Amino acid sequence: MTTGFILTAESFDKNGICELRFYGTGESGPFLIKVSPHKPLFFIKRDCPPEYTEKFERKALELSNFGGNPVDALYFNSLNSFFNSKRYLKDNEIILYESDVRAEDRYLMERHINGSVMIEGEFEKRGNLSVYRNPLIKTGGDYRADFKLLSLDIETGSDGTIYSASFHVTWGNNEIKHVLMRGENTQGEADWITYCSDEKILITRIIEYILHYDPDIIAGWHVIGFDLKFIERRASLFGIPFRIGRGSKNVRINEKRSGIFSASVEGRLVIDGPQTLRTAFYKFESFSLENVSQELLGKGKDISAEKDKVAEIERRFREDKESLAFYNLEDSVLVTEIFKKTNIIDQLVTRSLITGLQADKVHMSVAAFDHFMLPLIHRRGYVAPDTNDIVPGKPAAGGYVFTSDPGLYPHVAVLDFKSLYPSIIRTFFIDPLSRMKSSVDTVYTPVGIPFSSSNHILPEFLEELMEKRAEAKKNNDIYLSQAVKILMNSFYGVMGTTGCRFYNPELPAAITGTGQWILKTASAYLRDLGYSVIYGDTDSVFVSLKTTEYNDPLSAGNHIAEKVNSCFSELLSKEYKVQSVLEIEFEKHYVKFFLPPMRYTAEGARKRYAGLLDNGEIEYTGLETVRSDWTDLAKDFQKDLFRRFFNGEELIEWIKDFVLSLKDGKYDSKLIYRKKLSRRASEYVKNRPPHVKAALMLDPEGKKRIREISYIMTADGATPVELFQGSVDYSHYIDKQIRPVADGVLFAVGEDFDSILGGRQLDLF
DNA sequence: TAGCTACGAGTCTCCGC
DNA sequence: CGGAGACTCGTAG
Repeated sequence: MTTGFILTAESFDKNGICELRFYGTGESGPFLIKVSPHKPLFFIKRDCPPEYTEKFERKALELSNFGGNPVDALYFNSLNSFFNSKRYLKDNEIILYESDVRAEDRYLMERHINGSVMIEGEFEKRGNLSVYRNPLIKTGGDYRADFKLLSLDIETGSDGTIYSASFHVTWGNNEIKHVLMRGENTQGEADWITYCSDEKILITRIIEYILHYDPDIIAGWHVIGFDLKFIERRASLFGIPFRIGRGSKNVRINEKRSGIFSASVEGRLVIDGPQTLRTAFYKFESFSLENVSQELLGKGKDISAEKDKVAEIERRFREDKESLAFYNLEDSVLVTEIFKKTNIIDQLVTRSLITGLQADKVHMSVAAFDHFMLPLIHRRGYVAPDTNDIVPGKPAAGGYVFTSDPGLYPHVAVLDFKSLYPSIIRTFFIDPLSRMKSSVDTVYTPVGIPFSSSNHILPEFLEELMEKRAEAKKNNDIYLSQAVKILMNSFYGVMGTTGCRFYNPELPAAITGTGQWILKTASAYLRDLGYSVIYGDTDSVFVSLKTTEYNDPLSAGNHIAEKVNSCFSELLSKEYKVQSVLEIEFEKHYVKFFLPPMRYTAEGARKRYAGLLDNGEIEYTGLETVRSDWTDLAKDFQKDLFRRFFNGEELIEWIKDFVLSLKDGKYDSKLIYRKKLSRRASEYVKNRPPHVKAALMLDPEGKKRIREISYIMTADGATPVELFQGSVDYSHYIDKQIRPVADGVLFAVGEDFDSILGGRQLDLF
């Protein structure tokens, strides 16, 4: 018996028989679990005749579809006959159930295996690999393996060939650094470099070395979309099979969406740095390796300027291969260090253990929902539809956002409902099953949608998760706590997307409708208590404290939270016959709170505010300062402006001086706009915003995939920084970056930007 | 190999004058 | 030339 962690899962036909393969690594090193023969299945209504002659076994089960019609399961010997039958039946307009659940996923979910496994059975050694055939397997609990990580990076020439490849392999306390370099050794005896006389040999060695190191995880920066894809293309040119997995299959690379790649390598996870950091909610100004290294590690690369990079690599390849090798290796090492620093692998493993999905898929919310819900809903006698058969319904409303008069408020307490949507789901028993069974032990949500208080699955799963999260917080396990939070918050979303087989717009409508009711009820209650509620968004209320409470805002905030909590307990038990698990919490206290007006009306804006904390720090929400598409000029101006404003300092003269300095060129380094392009520049057909115009100056055809553009406003309009020659359009910056930010605050002191600058802006020029 | 809605702001384009 | 509305991006939650 041994315990391990599953890295990859797949299914395929071998000699006409379906086989499942699970690769992983654990206590006894890497393993492969083969399950064969396996019978893939889907469900079909009992009254559908067996019209098709493909071989299958039909079994009547105690199961029905969501409409209550009994269903039979059809079992197939091979994936081939499974898919042929599926196609045939669908062509004949027969409705299938769960025919889009992958065999290997179903196998794991039905056994409640989440990431880790306990394996019992005979095995054969194939090199390093223990191969089990049809072992007994069950959940491995929270077992986490130690992984061998190989960080890979290649350098390529402008002729489209590979110059070198670097490996940084780490496991336990061990590490190996190695570079494969094309060409002859002319520089002495660096033992970490292996020279390969031509590209074909280089590629062969790359593959040999990966197989030799036998990593569990292959990592890199754009490692799939660039490195692996590049090697694959060159390998196929030389007729070398690109086989770096633990089995005999070639690497498969898919571009899921433009720029988003996935790679399947048998038995190894391929983890791309930027892609994974993004899905783990890391934010960087740029996701370049240089920038992320600088921000996380405080160090960058040997050749950092993008412009010189190509030429410098060419030069080193010609003249100084050892320094090219050094540069190449550095990138691999940086990636390993970034992975270690962020603990990103740990986070993925934690999310894998929570969701049951393989570590490279943990961000897929719909799949995570399927993984826990399908087996449990089967146990309650139901099978779920195919995702393709879902028909869209009325879109549900979202959160409630309210605001009041713009301006400056002293002593504001911020209160938040903790995990509002999950607690609503628990309080009112909201899930697909309880909606179907709503005639049994009915409870009504405040928006009138009924659910069953005795037939449900999601509420108790959420209860478990919330307990797990509390436990994780107690143990300072931030990754577990975060993983649970992410999962809990995804449930509301998946029930509202037609990409999910459990889609039912009544469910999100009940959740958000109840959320809106809760927020409105809470504000009304607080107003009855004599408080004024200035602002609120979805799950929060901003309460203006009473003057008597100014000396102890903390107690006041906690007191308010208690009052609201007991208010809901009583109200929900009396009016709705449910036990409230809602919990509002005193979150923080702003000494000063500023609500800006909307640009063209006197109304307070939503989702935009600034607040001064006890410790003197100012928090900005939604304002220009936190937006990546405003210039540093505007952001720095706004931060100084608010600091002065909150501290009661002089504003008018300071602003005038600021504008003069701007025109004097004092802030010329802060004038760059940065914006993403969601498409190729030529694909903006309806209109042409400035950032697209700038992109077209770099690429007049607009055919290139420019994902982000930096530009400066000049006499010629938006000009890419690459083409910038001087001639800044200062009046643009005064008008469009300084004025709106200034006016956002100045109205509160009865002034406006144009008048303090002496009439119309343009008169100054 | 598909989580959600609400919101603000700037700019462009179109339309009527 | 000004206003309305569409388009686009980035953000809050």
